[in-house]
Amino acid sequence: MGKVSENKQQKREALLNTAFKLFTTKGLHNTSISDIVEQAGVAKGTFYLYFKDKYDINNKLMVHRSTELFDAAMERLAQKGLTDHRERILFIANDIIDSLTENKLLLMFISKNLGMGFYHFTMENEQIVEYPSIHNAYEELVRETENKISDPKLMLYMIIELIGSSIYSSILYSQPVDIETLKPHLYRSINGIIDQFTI
Amino acid sequence: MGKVSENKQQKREALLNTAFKLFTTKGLHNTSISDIVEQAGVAKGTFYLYFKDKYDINNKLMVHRSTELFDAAMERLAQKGLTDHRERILFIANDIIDSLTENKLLLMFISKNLGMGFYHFTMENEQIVEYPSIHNAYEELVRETENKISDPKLMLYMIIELIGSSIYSSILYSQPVDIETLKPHLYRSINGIIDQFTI
Amino acid sequence: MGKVSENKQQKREALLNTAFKLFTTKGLHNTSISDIVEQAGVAKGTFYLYFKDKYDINNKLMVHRSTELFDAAMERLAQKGLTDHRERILFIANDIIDSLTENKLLLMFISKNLGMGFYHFTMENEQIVEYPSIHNAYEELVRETENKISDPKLMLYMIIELIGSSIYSSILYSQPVDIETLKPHLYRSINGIIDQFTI
Amino acid sequence: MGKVSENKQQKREALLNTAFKLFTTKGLHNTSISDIVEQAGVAKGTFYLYFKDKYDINNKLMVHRSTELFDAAMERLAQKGLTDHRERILFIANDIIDSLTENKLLLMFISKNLGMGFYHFTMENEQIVEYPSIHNAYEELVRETENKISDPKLMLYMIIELIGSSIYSSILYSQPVDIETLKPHLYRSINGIIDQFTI
DNA sequence: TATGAATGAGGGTTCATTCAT
DNA sequence: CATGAATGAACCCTCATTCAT
Repeated sequence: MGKVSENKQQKREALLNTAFKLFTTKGLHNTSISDIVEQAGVAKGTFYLYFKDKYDINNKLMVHRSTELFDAAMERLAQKGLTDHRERILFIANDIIDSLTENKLLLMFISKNLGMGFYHFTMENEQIVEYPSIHNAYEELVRETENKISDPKLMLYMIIELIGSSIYSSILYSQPVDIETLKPHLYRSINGIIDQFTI
Repeated sequence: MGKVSENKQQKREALLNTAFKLFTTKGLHNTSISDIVEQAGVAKGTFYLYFKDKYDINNKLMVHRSTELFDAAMERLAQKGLTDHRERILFIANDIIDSLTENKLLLMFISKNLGMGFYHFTMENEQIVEYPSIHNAYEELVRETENKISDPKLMLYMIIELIGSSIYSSILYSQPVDIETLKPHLYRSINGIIDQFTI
Repeated sequence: MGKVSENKQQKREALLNTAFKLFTTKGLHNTSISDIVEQAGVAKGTFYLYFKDKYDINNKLMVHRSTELFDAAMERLAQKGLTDHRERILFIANDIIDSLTENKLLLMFISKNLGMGFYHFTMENEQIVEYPSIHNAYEELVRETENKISDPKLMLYMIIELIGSSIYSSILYSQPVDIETLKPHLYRSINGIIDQFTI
Repeated sequence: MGKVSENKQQKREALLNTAFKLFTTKGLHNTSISDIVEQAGVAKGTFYLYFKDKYDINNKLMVHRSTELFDAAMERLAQKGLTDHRERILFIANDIIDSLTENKLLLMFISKNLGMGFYHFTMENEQIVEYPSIHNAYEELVRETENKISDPKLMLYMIIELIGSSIYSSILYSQPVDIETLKPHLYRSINGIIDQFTI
C-alpha cells in the first residue's frame, strides 16, 4: 500500500473514530458534519469523498462495531469448548454483557441505533439497514440448537431482546439495579425461557 | 367555561394531536415546530404559549398517552376478576399487546421515546423524564405478587422489557414473525420466567 | 378623585416605575413591553391605553425625571441666597453631581438617553424630543448672568456638557478617577472657563 | 495572494463598510444582520464566517475607525513642528473637529458608541470594550505635558470630554450654534482650562 | 377601562452541500 | 485527492400589536 493510500485510509479512520465519539456523547442529531471534520482534523469537503452524509457514516460504524462485538464473543466461545447448548447460550449472553459493561460508549451507540431491540434495524432518514454480521452469529447459534429446541429462532430472538433491553439502564444508570445484581436474575429468566422451549 | 377558555383548550389539543401524528410518522428530529403549527392551523407564536419547545410537548404527550395505555389495561383487569397472579400478568401483557397492535402509531411513539426499554426514561436535549403513571400500574402488580414471587420487581422488569422489545418489529414489520405467531411463544417465555421466580 | 381614577393612575405609575427600573438595568432595547407589564402586574393591553410604545414611555420618563433633577437643584439654590454668579453656577454643578452620585440609576438612565450630551435630544426610532424643563432652569441661569458674561448661553452650554460627560464614567466606574477626586479639578476647569468669559 | 484570499478580504470589507453605513444611519439596534448582508451582497451565512454577531462587527469597526482618526491627527501634528504644549493641544482639538465636521457619519458612529464621553467604553450586550489606539495618542500628549501641567491626565480627560460632547449637536444640527460659531468659544474654554492647570 | 390569547413578521443562527482552487 | 470559503434554506424563538371578551 502506497503512502497516498495510507493517508487516505488515515482520514477515513479519523472520520469514523471521531464520528463514533461524537455520536455516542452528543447523539446523532446533535452532531454536525462540521463537528466531525473539525475534530478529525480534515477539511469539510473531504467528508463527502468517503461518506454520503451523516447517516451513511453512522450505518457504516454500526456494522463495523457490532460485527466486532459478536465475532469476538463467538470466537471466545469456540476457544472455550463448551458443548451443552444451554451453557453456550449463557456464555454468549455473559460475554456480550461484559463487553458492553466495559465499553459503555459502545452500549450507548448500539442502543441509540437499534432503537427498540437488538434484533433488527435502524431507521433514520427513511433508510432501513440490516446488520448482516449479527445475523451470522445468530444463525450459527440457531443451527446448533435445532434438534434440542422447539423453535430455536424465536427463542433466541426473545432471549436476545430480553438481554438487550434489560441491561441498558442497568449498566448506564444502575436502574432498577446495577448490572452485577441483575445478572443472576437475568440468567434465571433465560433458563426459564430455555426450559419452556426444550424438547 | 367561557369562549376564550374553550378556544384555548382547542388550540392546545390541536397542537398535541398534530405533534403526535408528526412525531410518530416523521420522528421527533425531523419534525419542526413550523410543521406542527402549520398542520394544526395555529400561528407559530401560539405554540410557545403552551409549550416550551419540541421536547416539552413530546414529554407531555408521552406522559399522557402512556398513562392512558396502562390505566386502561389495569381497569380492564379489575373488571375481569382474575385472582391467580400468573393469569393477571398474562392478562396485562395481552391487553397491552392488543392495544399496541391496534394502535401502531402509539407503539412507534412510545418505542421511539422509551429508547431501549419500556422501563424508564427518555433522554432528549439533556432532560431525563420519568413517567410516573407507568410506575403506578407497575407498583400495583409488584405489591400483589410479593408473597408468591421471590423478586417481583426485577421479574416484572424483565417481563416488561421482554414484551416491549419483542413486539416492536413483530407488530410493525412482522419480523421475525407476525405478532399472532409470536404471541404464544412470548407467553411461553413469560411462563418460563415466572416459573423460575415462583417461591 | 374616584376609586376608578385612582386605580387608573396606579397602573400608569406602576408602568412608569417598572419601565424606569428595567430601562436602567437592562437597557431600552433589551427590555420588552412584555417584561414591563409582567413586572408591573398589569395586562399587556393596558400598556397601550397609556403609552404609544416603548419609546413613548421612555420619553415621558425622561421628561419627568430630568425635570425633577433640575427643579430640585434650582430650588435649593434659591434657598441658599447666593448672589455671585460664579458661586451660583458652581452650586448647581455640585448639586446635580451629588444627586447623580447618590442616584446612579438616574445617571445611567439620563446618560443612556441623552446620548452625547446633557444639552439636547434623544433620538430613538426617528423621534426627536426636547426636554423643556431642562431648558427652563438653563434659561434662568442664562438671564441672570447676561451682563457679567460675554456669551452666557454658549458658556453654560459648554459647562453643562463638560460636567455631563466627565462625571459619567467617574461615578459609575471610577474612571479615570473617582468622583470625589475629580470634583476639585472639575471646578477648576469650570472656573477657568468662567474666567475666559467674564467681561 | 491567491484569488481566494482576495475575494475573502473583499467580502469582509464589504460587510464592514455596509455595517458602518447602516449603524450610523439607522443605529445599531435598528440594523439587522439581514440588512447588512443584503446590502453588502453576500449570503447570510458568510457574515458568521467573519464576525460573531452584530456587536462584534461594531467593536471591530469602532477600533478601526477611531484609530484612524487619532493617528491621522497625531501624524499631522508631528509634521507641523509645534513646540508649545498649548498650541499642540489646540491643534489636535482643531484637527479632530475638522475631521468630524467633514465626516459626519464618523461623528455619529463614534458618538453613538462612546456613549457619554470620548474617553472610555462601549457597553452593549454586557461587553465592555476599550479602544487602545485612542489611549496611545492620549498617553503621548500626557507625557509631553507632564512638567508644565499639574494634572495632565485629568486636564486632558476633561478637555477631550468637553470637545466630544460639545461638537456633536453643533456639527449635526447646528445646535445651539453651528460649529464655526462654536469653535472660537470652545478654544476659549480650552484655554481657560489650561490656564487653571498650568504650573 | 381592562384583559390576555392569538398573531405572524422578522430576528439571529446553524449547517449540509457545492465548487473553484 | 483535498481543501475550505461561500451559500441560502430552514431552523427556533421573540415580541409588538390587535381584538374579542
